[in-house]
Amino acid sequence: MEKHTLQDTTLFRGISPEDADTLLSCLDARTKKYKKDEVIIRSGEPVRELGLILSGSVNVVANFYRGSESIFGHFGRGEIFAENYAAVPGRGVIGDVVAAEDSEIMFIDVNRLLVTCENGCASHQRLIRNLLTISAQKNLSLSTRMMHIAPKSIRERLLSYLSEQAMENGGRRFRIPFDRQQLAGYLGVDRSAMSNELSKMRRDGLISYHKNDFTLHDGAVRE
Amino acid sequence: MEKHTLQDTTLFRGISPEDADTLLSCLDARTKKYKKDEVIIRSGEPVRELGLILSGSVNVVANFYRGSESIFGHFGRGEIFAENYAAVPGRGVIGDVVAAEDSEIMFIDVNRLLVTCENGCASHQRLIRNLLTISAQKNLSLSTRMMHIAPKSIRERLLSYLSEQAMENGGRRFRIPFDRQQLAGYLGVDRSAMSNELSKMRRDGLISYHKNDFTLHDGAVRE
DNA sequence: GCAAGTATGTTGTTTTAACAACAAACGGAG
DNA sequence: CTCCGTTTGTTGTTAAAACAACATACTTGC
Repeated sequence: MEKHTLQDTTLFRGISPEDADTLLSCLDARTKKYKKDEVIIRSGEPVRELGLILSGSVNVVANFYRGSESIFGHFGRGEIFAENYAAVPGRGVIGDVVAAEDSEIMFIDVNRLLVTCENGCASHQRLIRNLLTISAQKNLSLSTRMMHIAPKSIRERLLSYLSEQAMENGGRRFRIPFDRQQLAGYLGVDRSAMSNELSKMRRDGLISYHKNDFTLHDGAVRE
Repeated sequence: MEKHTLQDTTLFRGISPEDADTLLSCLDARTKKYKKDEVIIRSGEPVRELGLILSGSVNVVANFYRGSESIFGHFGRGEIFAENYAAVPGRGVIGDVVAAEDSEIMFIDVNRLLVTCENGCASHQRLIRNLLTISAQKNLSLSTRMMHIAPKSIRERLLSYLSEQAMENGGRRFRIPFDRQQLAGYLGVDRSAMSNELSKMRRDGLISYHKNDFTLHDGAVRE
Protein backbone atom coordinates (compact mmCIF):
# COMPACT_ATOMS: atom_id res chain seq x y z
CA MET A 1 0.00 0.00 0.00
CA GLU A 2 1.36 3.41 -0.93
CA LYS A 3 0.70 6.70 0.71
CA HIS A 4 -0.82 8.27 -2.38
CA THR A 5 -3.67 5.81 -2.09
CA LEU A 6 -4.85 7.59 1.00
CA GLN A 7 -5.56 10.84 -0.77
CA ASP A 8 -8.23 9.07 -2.76
CA THR A 9 -10.08 7.92 0.31
CA THR A 10 -13.05 9.74 1.74
CA LEU A 11 -11.35 9.94 5.10
CA PHE A 12 -7.99 11.40 4.04
CA ARG A 13 -9.34 13.60 1.28
CA GLY A 14 -7.49 16.89 1.17
CA ILE A 15 -4.62 15.73 3.31
CA SER A 16 -1.15 15.67 1.78
CA PRO A 17 0.71 12.35 1.68
CA GLU A 18 3.34 13.70 4.08
CA ASP A 19 0.78 14.84 6.61
CA ALA A 20 -1.08 11.58 6.19
CA ASP A 21 2.11 9.75 6.97
CA THR A 22 2.60 11.72 10.15
CA LEU A 23 -1.00 11.14 11.12
CA LEU A 24 -0.80 7.41 10.57
CA SER A 25 1.91 6.85 13.12
CA CYS A 26 0.12 9.18 15.48
CA LEU A 27 -3.12 7.25 15.00
CA ASP A 28 -1.47 3.91 15.47
CA ALA A 29 -3.30 2.57 12.46
CA ARG A 30 -2.90 -1.07 11.57
CA THR A 31 -3.39 -2.70 8.20
CA LYS A 32 -4.52 -6.20 7.42
CA LYS A 33 -5.16 -8.25 4.31
CA TYR A 34 -8.16 -10.45 3.78
CA LYS A 35 -8.94 -13.13 1.25
CA LYS A 36 -12.24 -13.12 -0.56
CA ASP A 37 -15.12 -14.29 1.68
CA GLU A 38 -13.03 -13.93 4.80
CA VAL A 39 -14.99 -12.43 7.68
CA ILE A 40 -13.59 -9.08 8.75
CA ILE A 41 -16.00 -8.32 11.55
CA ARG A 42 -18.33 -10.91 12.95
CA SER A 43 -21.90 -10.05 13.78
CA GLY A 44 -22.35 -8.86 17.33
CA GLU A 45 -18.71 -8.05 17.90
CA PRO A 46 -17.95 -4.79 19.65
CA VAL A 47 -15.86 -2.46 17.52
CA ARG A 48 -13.49 0.36 18.41
CA GLU A 49 -11.90 0.91 15.06
CA LEU A 50 -13.30 2.00 11.76
CA GLY A 51 -12.26 0.17 8.63
CA LEU A 52 -10.79 2.01 5.65
CA ILE A 53 -10.71 0.03 2.43
CA LEU A 54 -7.32 0.47 0.77
CA SER A 55 -8.06 -2.08 -1.90
CA GLY A 56 -10.85 -4.48 -2.73
CA SER A 57 -14.35 -4.17 -1.31
CA VAL A 58 -16.53 -5.55 1.45
CA ASN A 59 -20.14 -6.61 1.94
CA VAL A 60 -22.24 -6.23 5.02
CA VAL A 61 -24.29 -9.38 5.27
CA ALA A 62 -27.44 -9.41 7.36
CA ASN A 63 -28.16 -12.72 9.00
CA PHE A 64 -30.73 -12.10 11.67
CA TYR A 65 -33.05 -14.96 11.29
CA ARG A 66 -32.91 -18.13 9.26
CA GLY A 67 -33.28 -17.87 5.56
CA SER A 68 -32.55 -14.21 5.06
CA GLU A 69 -28.91 -13.96 4.17
CA SER A 70 -29.11 -10.78 2.14
CA ILE A 71 -26.39 -8.30 1.39
CA PHE A 72 -27.24 -5.17 3.23
CA GLY A 73 -24.45 -2.94 2.09
CA HIS A 74 -21.42 -2.79 -0.14
CA PHE A 75 -18.39 -0.59 0.33
CA GLY A 76 -15.61 -0.13 -2.16
CA ARG A 77 -12.07 1.11 -2.27
CA GLY A 78 -11.54 4.41 -0.51
CA GLU A 79 -14.66 4.09 1.59
CA ILE A 80 -14.95 3.42 5.29
CA PHE A 81 -17.20 1.08 7.23
CA ALA A 82 -18.12 0.30 10.84
CA GLU A 83 -17.40 3.90 11.75
CA ASN A 84 -20.76 4.26 13.42
CA TYR A 85 -20.20 1.31 15.67
CA ALA A 86 -16.74 2.57 16.47
CA ALA A 87 -18.16 5.95 17.43
CA VAL A 88 -21.00 4.58 19.55
CA PRO A 89 -19.47 2.50 22.30
CA GLY A 90 -21.10 -0.74 23.32
CA ARG A 91 -23.20 -1.63 20.29
CA GLY A 92 -22.50 -4.87 18.56
CA VAL A 93 -22.32 -4.81 14.80
CA ILE A 94 -25.46 -5.98 13.00
CA GLY A 95 -24.45 -8.54 10.41
CA ASP A 96 -21.08 -9.83 9.33
CA VAL A 97 -18.65 -7.71 7.37
CA VAL A 98 -17.14 -9.94 4.71
CA ALA A 99 -14.47 -9.34 2.09
CA ALA A 100 -16.22 -9.31 -1.29
CA GLU A 101 -12.82 -9.85 -2.93
CA ASP A 102 -9.22 -9.92 -1.80
CA SER A 103 -8.92 -6.73 0.19
CA GLU A 104 -6.61 -4.65 2.30
CA ILE A 105 -8.15 -2.85 5.23
CA MET A 106 -6.72 -0.18 7.47
CA PHE A 107 -8.16 -0.01 10.98
CA ILE A 108 -8.16 3.27 12.84
CA ASP A 109 -9.16 3.74 16.45
CA VAL A 110 -11.88 6.38 16.50
CA ASN A 111 -11.10 7.56 19.99
CA ARG A 112 -7.57 8.26 18.98
CA LEU A 113 -8.71 9.92 15.83
CA LEU A 114 -10.85 12.32 17.81
CA VAL A 115 -8.09 13.49 20.11
CA THR A 116 -6.04 16.12 18.42
CA CYS A 117 -2.34 15.43 18.78
CA GLU A 118 0.62 17.80 18.85
CA ASN A 119 2.09 17.34 15.38
CA GLY A 120 0.19 18.24 12.26
CA CYS A 121 -2.85 19.60 13.99
CA ALA A 122 -4.24 21.21 10.88
CA SER A 123 -4.37 17.91 9.06
CA HIS A 124 -5.74 16.18 12.07
CA GLN A 125 -8.59 18.61 12.23
CA ARG A 126 -9.24 18.03 8.59
CA LEU A 127 -9.39 14.33 9.32
CA ILE A 128 -12.00 14.84 12.00
CA ARG A 129 -13.99 17.10 9.74
CA ASN A 130 -13.83 14.50 7.00
CA LEU A 131 -15.17 11.85 9.33
CA LEU A 132 -18.04 14.05 10.42
CA THR A 133 -18.81 14.94 6.83
CA ILE A 134 -18.92 11.29 5.84
CA SER A 135 -21.22 10.53 8.72
CA ALA A 136 -23.47 13.46 7.90
CA GLN A 137 -23.61 12.48 4.25
CA LYS A 138 -24.61 8.94 5.06
CA ASN A 139 -27.26 10.33 7.34
CA LEU A 140 -28.64 12.50 4.62
CA SER A 141 -28.78 9.77 2.04
CA LEU A 142 -30.40 7.41 4.51
CA SER A 143 -33.07 9.85 5.57
CA THR A 144 -33.70 10.91 2.01
CA ARG A 145 -34.30 7.32 1.00
CA MET A 146 -36.41 6.79 4.10
CA MET A 147 -38.54 9.69 2.99
CA HIS A 148 -39.03 8.25 -0.47
CA ILE A 149 -39.96 4.87 0.87
CA ALA A 150 -42.42 6.25 3.41
CA PRO A 151 -45.45 6.47 1.09
CA LYS A 152 -47.25 3.18 0.51
CA SER A 153 -48.06 3.44 -3.18
CA ILE A 154 -45.58 3.09 -6.00
CA ARG A 155 -46.81 6.27 -7.60
CA GLU A 156 -46.25 8.33 -4.51
CA ARG A 157 -42.80 6.91 -4.03
CA LEU A 158 -41.93 7.77 -7.58
CA LEU A 159 -43.30 11.27 -7.24
CA SER A 160 -41.38 11.75 -4.02
CA TYR A 161 -38.17 10.61 -5.64
CA LEU A 162 -38.63 12.45 -8.90
CA SER A 163 -39.64 15.66 -7.18
CA GLU A 164 -36.53 15.56 -5.07
CA GLN A 165 -34.39 14.93 -8.10
CA ALA A 166 -36.03 17.86 -9.84
CA MET A 167 -35.48 20.10 -6.85
CA GLU A 168 -31.88 19.02 -6.55
CA ASN A 169 -31.42 19.68 -10.23
CA GLY A 170 -33.06 23.03 -10.13
CA GLY A 171 -35.38 22.23 -12.99
CA ARG A 172 -38.22 20.02 -14.10
CA ARG A 173 -36.08 18.17 -16.56
CA PHE A 174 -33.27 16.01 -15.27
CA ARG A 175 -31.49 12.71 -15.56
CA ILE A 176 -31.63 10.12 -12.84
CA PRO A 177 -28.58 8.08 -11.88
CA PHE A 178 -30.41 4.75 -11.72
CA ASP A 179 -31.63 2.31 -14.29
CA ARG A 180 -35.08 0.83 -13.70
CA GLN A 181 -33.83 -2.16 -11.79
CA GLN A 182 -31.80 -0.01 -9.43
CA LEU A 183 -34.55 2.53 -8.99
CA ALA A 184 -37.00 -0.22 -8.09
CA GLY A 185 -34.51 -1.54 -5.56
CA TYR A 186 -33.95 1.90 -4.13
CA LEU A 187 -37.69 2.50 -3.75
CA GLY A 188 -38.32 -1.00 -2.50
CA VAL A 189 -40.81 -1.99 -5.19
CA ASP A 190 -41.07 -4.50 -8.00
CA ARG A 191 -39.43 -3.40 -11.23
CA SER A 192 -42.20 -4.35 -13.62
CA ALA A 193 -44.87 -2.89 -11.39
CA MET A 194 -42.85 0.29 -11.29
CA SER A 195 -42.43 0.40 -15.05
CA ASN A 196 -46.14 -0.05 -15.31
CA GLU A 197 -46.80 2.78 -12.92
CA LEU A 198 -44.44 5.06 -14.82
CA SER A 199 -46.44 4.39 -17.96
CA LYS A 200 -49.67 5.23 -16.19
CA MET A 201 -48.18 8.43 -14.88
CA ARG A 202 -47.16 9.38 -18.37
CA ARG A 203 -50.63 8.55 -19.61
CA ASP A 204 -52.05 10.73 -16.83
CA GLY A 205 -49.87 13.58 -18.00
CA LEU A 206 -47.87 13.80 -14.80
CA ILE A 207 -44.50 13.12 -16.35
CA SER A 208 -42.72 12.34 -19.54
CA TYR A 209 -39.51 10.45 -19.90
CA HIS A 210 -37.16 8.74 -22.22
CA LYS A 211 -34.75 6.35 -20.62
CA ASN A 212 -33.20 8.19 -17.66
CA ASP A 213 -34.31 11.58 -18.85
CA PHE A 214 -37.38 12.73 -16.97
CA THR A 215 -39.60 15.77 -17.12
CA LEU A 216 -42.13 16.64 -14.46
CA HIS A 217 -45.32 18.31 -15.56
CA ASP A 218 -47.59 20.66 -13.69
CA GLY A 219 -49.67 18.01 -11.98
CA ALA A 220 -46.67 16.41 -10.35
CA VAL A 221 -44.98 19.41 -8.84
CA ARG A 222 -45.93 21.62 -5.94
CA GLU A 223 -47.61 24.92 -6.78
CA MET B 1 -32.00 30.17 29.40
CA GLU B 2 -29.62 29.06 32.13
CA LYS B 3 -26.33 27.32 31.73
CA HIS B 4 -27.43 24.21 33.55
CA THR B 5 -29.84 23.54 30.72
CA LEU B 6 -26.95 22.78 28.44
CA GLN B 7 -25.79 19.81 30.44
CA ASP B 8 -29.03 18.08 29.62
CA THR B 9 -28.52 18.41 25.91
CA THR B 10 -27.07 15.68 23.76
CA LEU B 11 -24.43 18.05 22.46
CA PHE B 12 -23.11 19.39 25.77
CA ARG B 13 -23.47 16.16 27.70
CA GLY B 14 -20.58 15.69 30.09
CA ILE B 15 -19.40 19.27 29.88
CA SER B 16 -19.45 21.37 33.03
CA PRO B 17 -21.51 24.58 33.03
CA GLU B 18 -18.36 26.65 33.39
CA ASP B 19 -16.65 25.00 30.45
CA ALA B 20 -19.84 25.25 28.46
CA ASP B 21 -19.89 28.94 29.16
CA THR B 22 -16.36 29.37 27.90
CA LEU B 23 -17.15 27.32 24.84
CA LEU B 24 -20.24 29.32 24.00
CA SER B 25 -18.39 32.59 23.60
CA CYS B 26 -15.71 30.79 21.69
CA LEU B 27 -18.28 29.25 19.39
CA ASP B 28 -20.07 32.52 18.85
CA ALA B 29 -23.39 30.79 19.40
CA ARG B 30 -26.56 32.80 18.96
CA THR B 31 -29.93 32.13 20.48
CA LYS B 32 -33.33 32.96 19.09
CA LYS B 33 -36.92 32.50 20.18
CA TYR B 34 -39.70 31.26 17.95
CA LYS B 35 -43.45 31.28 18.31
CA LYS B 36 -45.41 28.13 17.62
CA ASP B 37 -45.68 27.41 13.88
CA GLU B 38 -42.98 29.90 13.02
CA VAL B 39 -40.63 28.62 10.33
CA ILE B 40 -37.10 28.20 11.64
CA ILE B 41 -35.47 26.96 8.46
CA ARG B 42 -37.18 27.13 5.12
CA SER B 43 -36.99 24.26 2.70
CA GLY B 44 -34.05 24.51 0.33
CA GLU B 45 -32.15 27.02 2.41
CA PRO B 46 -28.44 26.38 2.81
CA VAL B 47 -27.43 25.93 6.43
CA ARG B 48 -24.16 26.47 8.23
CA GLU B 49 -25.35 26.17 11.78
CA LEU B 50 -26.89 23.33 13.66
CA GLY B 51 -29.88 24.01 15.88
CA LEU B 52 -29.91 23.06 19.54
CA ILE B 53 -33.32 23.07 21.17
CA LEU B 54 -33.10 24.78 24.54
CA SER B 55 -36.84 24.69 25.08
CA GLY B 56 -39.87 23.62 23.13
CA SER B 57 -39.71 21.32 20.12
CA VAL B 58 -39.65 21.42 16.34
CA ASN B 59 -41.11 19.47 13.44
CA VAL B 60 -39.51 18.77 10.11
CA VAL B 61 -42.26 19.07 7.56
CA ALA B 62 -41.85 17.48 4.15
CA ASN B 63 -43.51 19.35 1.34
CA PHE B 64 -42.10 18.01 -1.88
CA TYR B 65 -45.09 17.72 -4.05
CA ARG B 66 -48.63 18.94 -3.73
CA GLY B 67 -50.83 17.32 -1.18
CA SER B 68 -48.30 15.54 0.95
CA GLU B 69 -47.59 17.78 3.90
CA SER B 70 -46.49 15.14 6.37
CA ILE B 71 -44.34 15.53 9.43
CA PHE B 72 -41.11 13.82 8.73
CA GLY B 73 -39.41 14.24 12.04
CA HIS B 74 -39.83 15.65 15.51
CA PHE B 75 -37.10 16.88 17.80
CA GLY B 76 -37.52 17.83 21.41
CA ARG B 77 -35.71 19.78 24.07
CA GLY B 78 -32.03 18.98 24.34
CA GLU B 79 -31.84 17.54 20.83
CA ILE B 80 -30.17 19.00 17.80
CA PHE B 81 -31.36 19.31 14.22
CA ALA B 82 -30.01 20.32 10.82
CA GLU B 83 -26.56 19.19 11.91
CA ASN B 84 -26.17 17.04 8.81
CA TYR B 85 -26.88 19.90 6.49
CA ALA B 86 -24.52 22.11 8.45
CA ALA B 87 -21.79 19.51 8.14
CA VAL B 88 -22.29 18.88 4.43
CA PRO B 89 -21.77 22.14 2.63
CA GLY B 90 -24.03 23.09 -0.24
CA ARG B 91 -27.08 20.93 0.34
CA GLY B 92 -30.36 22.64 0.83
CA VAL B 93 -32.55 21.39 3.63
CA ILE B 94 -35.36 19.05 2.59
CA GLY B 95 -38.56 20.29 4.11
CA ASP B 96 -39.28 23.18 6.46
CA VAL B 97 -38.25 23.14 10.07
CA VAL B 98 -41.13 24.56 12.06
CA ALA B 99 -41.56 25.32 15.76
CA ALA B 100 -44.05 22.78 17.12
CA GLU B 101 -44.55 25.05 20.14
CA ASP B 102 -42.96 28.20 21.46
CA SER B 103 -39.27 27.35 21.38
CA GLU B 104 -35.83 28.71 22.04
CA ILE B 105 -33.11 27.58 19.67
CA MET B 106 -29.37 27.98 19.90
CA PHE B 107 -27.51 28.04 16.60
CA ILE B 108 -23.92 26.88 16.46
CA ASP B 109 -21.66 27.16 13.47
CA VAL B 110 -20.38 23.68 12.75
CA ASN B 111 -17.16 24.86 11.14
CA ARG B 112 -16.30 26.78 14.24
CA LEU B 113 -17.28 23.86 16.39
CA LEU B 114 -14.84 21.64 14.57
CA VAL B 115 -11.84 23.90 15.01
CA THR B 116 -10.34 23.37 18.42
CA CYS B 117 -9.63 26.67 20.12
CA GLU B 118 -7.08 27.60 22.74
CA ASN B 119 -9.15 27.74 25.90
CA GLY B 120 -10.91 24.72 27.30
CA CYS B 121 -9.59 22.30 24.73
CA ALA B 122 -10.61 19.23 26.67
CA SER B 123 -14.22 20.29 26.70
CA HIS B 124 -14.06 21.31 23.10
CA GLN B 125 -12.88 17.87 22.14
CA ARG B 126 -15.68 16.39 24.13
CA LEU B 127 -18.07 18.59 22.20
CA ILE B 128 -16.76 17.29 18.90
CA ARG B 129 -16.96 13.75 20.12
CA ASN B 130 -20.53 14.31 21.23
CA LEU B 131 -21.45 15.60 17.82
CA LEU B 132 -19.91 12.62 16.11
CA THR B 133 -21.60 10.25 18.52
CA ILE B 134 -24.97 11.84 17.86
CA SER B 135 -24.42 11.56 14.14
CA ALA B 136 -23.30 7.95 14.42
CA GLN B 137 -26.27 7.07 16.58
CA LYS B 138 -28.71 8.58 14.13
CA ASN B 139 -26.99 6.64 11.40
CA LEU B 140 -27.35 3.41 13.28
CA SER B 141 -31.00 3.87 14.05
CA LEU B 142 -31.73 4.86 10.48
CA SER B 143 -29.94 1.91 8.95
CA THR B 144 -31.45 -0.46 11.47
CA ARG B 145 -34.91 0.72 10.57
CA MET B 146 -34.02 0.57 6.89
CA MET B 147 -33.05 -3.03 7.39
CA HIS B 148 -36.34 -3.88 9.06
CA ILE B 149 -38.35 -2.21 6.34
CA ALA B 150 -36.43 -3.87 3.52
CA PRO B 151 -38.48 -7.12 3.39
CA LYS B 152 -41.78 -6.85 1.58
CA SER B 153 -44.01 -8.94 3.80
CA ILE B 154 -45.29 -7.91 7.21
CA ARG B 155 -44.19 -11.20 8.71
CA GLU B 156 -40.62 -10.80 7.59
CA ARG B 157 -40.49 -7.25 8.83
CA LEU B 158 -41.73 -8.37 12.20
CA LEU B 159 -39.25 -11.22 12.34
CA SER B 160 -36.46 -8.88 11.39
CA TYR B 161 -37.42 -6.43 14.10
CA LEU B 162 -38.12 -8.99 16.79
CA SER B 163 -34.93 -10.90 16.08
CA GLU B 164 -32.92 -7.75 16.43
CA GLN B 165 -34.64 -6.91 19.68
CA ALA B 166 -33.91 -10.39 20.94
CA MET B 167 -30.28 -10.11 19.93
CA GLU B 168 -29.97 -6.72 21.54
CA ASN B 169 -31.57 -8.09 24.66
CA GLY B 170 -29.41 -11.16 24.77
CA GLY B 171 -32.35 -13.48 25.11
CA ARG B 172 -35.44 -14.77 23.40
CA ARG B 173 -37.75 -13.06 25.81
CA PHE B 174 -37.85 -9.29 25.83
CA ARG B 175 -40.03 -6.22 25.96
CA ILE B 176 -40.38 -3.89 23.04
CA PRO B 177 -40.53 -0.13 23.48
CA PHE B 178 -43.45 0.40 21.08
CA ASP B 179 -47.15 -0.09 21.33
CA ARG B 180 -48.83 -1.64 18.29
CA GLN B 181 -49.59 1.65 16.62
CA GLN B 182 -46.01 2.83 16.94
CA LEU B 183 -44.56 -0.47 15.85
CA ALA B 184 -46.74 -0.45 12.75
CA GLY B 185 -45.56 3.07 12.00
CA TYR B 186 -41.96 2.09 12.53
CA LEU B 187 -42.26 -0.88 10.20
CA GLY B 188 -44.32 1.03 7.70
CA VAL B 189 -47.35 -1.25 7.75
CA ASP B 190 -50.99 -1.08 8.70
CA ARG B 191 -51.66 -1.63 12.38
CA SER B 192 -54.58 -4.02 12.06
CA ALA B 193 -52.84 -6.03 9.36
CA MET B 194 -49.84 -6.25 11.66
CA SER B 195 -51.93 -7.36 14.63
CA ASN B 196 -53.42 -9.98 12.40
CA GLU B 197 -50.02 -11.18 11.28
CA LEU B 198 -48.81 -11.37 14.87
CA SER B 199 -51.74 -13.63 15.66
CA LYS B 200 -50.91 -15.88 12.74
CA MET B 201 -47.30 -16.06 13.81
CA ARG B 202 -48.42 -17.09 17.26
CA ARG B 203 -50.73 -19.68 15.74
CA ASP B 204 -47.79 -20.95 13.68
CA GLY B 205 -45.74 -21.33 16.84
CA LEU B 206 -43.13 -18.77 15.85
CA ILE B 207 -43.67 -16.45 18.75
CA SER B 208 -45.70 -15.86 21.82
CA TYR B 209 -46.49 -12.53 23.37
CA HIS B 210 -48.54 -10.66 25.85
CA LYS B 211 -48.75 -6.95 25.34
CA ASN B 212 -45.17 -5.75 24.83
CA ASP B 213 -43.62 -8.90 26.20
CA PHE B 214 -42.44 -11.14 23.39
CA THR B 215 -40.83 -14.55 23.21
CA LEU B 216 -39.25 -15.94 20.08
CA HIS B 217 -39.50 -19.68 19.50
CA ASP B 218 -37.22 -21.99 17.61
CA GLY B 219 -38.74 -21.46 14.19
CA ALA B 220 -38.18 -17.72 14.30
CA VAL B 221 -34.56 -17.54 15.33
CA ARG B 222 -31.41 -18.39 13.45
CA GLU B 223 -29.99 -21.85 14.16
C1' DG C 1 -26.85 -4.55 -40.59
C1' DC C 2 -27.45 -8.57 -37.99
C1' DA C 3 -27.43 -11.35 -34.00
C1' DA C 4 -27.36 -11.84 -29.21
C1' DG C 5 -27.88 -9.93 -24.91
C1' DT C 6 -29.77 -6.63 -21.86
C1' DA C 7 -33.02 -3.25 -20.42
C1' DT C 8 -37.59 -1.68 -20.44
C1' DG C 9 -42.46 -2.05 -21.11
C1' DT C 10 -46.92 -4.69 -21.21
C1' DT C 11 -50.49 -7.76 -19.76
C1' DG C 12 -52.96 -11.07 -16.94
C1' DT C 13 -53.06 -13.72 -12.51
C1' DT C 14 -52.22 -14.38 -7.77
C1' DT C 15 -50.99 -12.89 -3.36
C1' DT C 16 -50.94 -9.60 0.13
C1' DA C 17 -51.58 -5.69 2.56
C1' DA C 18 -54.55 -1.74 3.23
C1' DC C 19 -58.88 -0.43 4.69
C1' DA C 20 -63.14 -0.34 7.29
C1' DA C 21 -65.86 -1.73 10.83
C1' DC C 22 -66.45 -3.91 14.74
C1' DA C 23 -65.38 -6.97 19.08
C1' DA C 24 -62.74 -7.86 23.00
C1' DA C 25 -59.44 -6.70 26.51
C1' DC C 26 -57.29 -3.44 29.30
C1' DG C 27 -56.71 0.58 32.42
C1' DG C 28 -57.76 4.18 35.09
C1' DA C 29 -61.20 7.64 37.35
C1' DG C 30 -65.02 8.06 39.82
C1' DC D 1 -67.30 -2.19 40.66
C1' DT D 2 -68.68 0.21 36.73
C1' DC D 3 -68.19 3.30 33.09
C1' DC D 4 -65.51 5.32 29.60
C1' DG D 5 -61.61 5.80 26.77
C1' DT D 6 -57.90 3.51 24.72
C1' DT D 7 -55.46 -0.23 22.93
C1' DT D 8 -55.37 -4.52 20.70
C1' DG D 9 -57.40 -8.19 18.03
C1' DT D 10 -60.69 -10.06 14.44
C1' DT D 11 -63.05 -10.47 10.12
C1' DG D 12 -64.46 -9.51 5.44
C1' DT D 13 -63.79 -6.55 1.40
C1' DT D 14 -61.20 -3.89 -1.69
C1' DA D 15 -57.26 -2.09 -3.78
C1' DA D 16 -52.67 -2.62 -5.05
C1' DA D 17 -48.47 -4.61 -5.61
C1' DA D 18 -45.88 -8.80 -6.54
C1' DC D 19 -45.13 -12.21 -9.73
C1' DA D 20 -44.70 -14.51 -14.12
C1' DA D 21 -44.39 -14.52 -18.81
C1' DC D 22 -43.82 -12.34 -22.72
C1' DA D 23 -43.16 -8.25 -26.23
C1' DT D 24 -40.60 -4.51 -27.60
C1' DA D 25 -36.74 -1.46 -27.69
C1' DC D 26 -31.94 -0.50 -27.12
C1' DT D 27 -26.85 -1.71 -27.18
C1' DT D 28 -22.86 -3.79 -28.62
C1' DG D 29 -19.78 -6.76 -30.95
C1' DC D 30 -19.14 -8.83 -35.06
